[in-house]
Amino acid sequence: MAFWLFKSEPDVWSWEQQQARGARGEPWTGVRNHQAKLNLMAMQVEDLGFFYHSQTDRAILGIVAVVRTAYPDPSAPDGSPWVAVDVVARESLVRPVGLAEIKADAVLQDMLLVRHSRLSVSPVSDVHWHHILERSRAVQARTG
DNA sequence: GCCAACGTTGGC
DNA sequence: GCCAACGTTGGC
Repeated sequence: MAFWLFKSEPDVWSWEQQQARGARGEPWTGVRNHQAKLNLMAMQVEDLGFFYHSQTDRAILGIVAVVRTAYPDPSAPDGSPWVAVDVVARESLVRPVGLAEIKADAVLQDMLLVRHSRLSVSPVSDVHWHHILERSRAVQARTG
């Protein structure tokens, strides 16, 4: 099983909306970048992904599961190369893990989220996945 | 709101 | 095939 990160502008499609879809899930449409498309095409059913809010929030809020592998993106013109997958909300993180926190963590420095900030769908290594989950379960960093 | 990074387009 | 111009994205 592989791990991924899905980036969404909260004004366009938010974690709250994704959760509200429940077990019906939602097509992940609108990807118009070839690298991100290759990532979508590599996904298998039951792969898991972080749900990340870009722009104002800049944090990982939850976990989604892939429930349908890549198929032609219904939001793209016929004959175009773009694909969608379907994802369902699995759970919210105990505590959101923010981009600033990720950037400050030596273990997470080489995440594509950090190194290639404009890539909207990216793979996440096992190490990074579990490290972020641990951070989300840990009490917020000491404030002194 | 600004700017840097990046991808795409189009002229040559 | 190169490269400048332009549009988009996303962090700050």
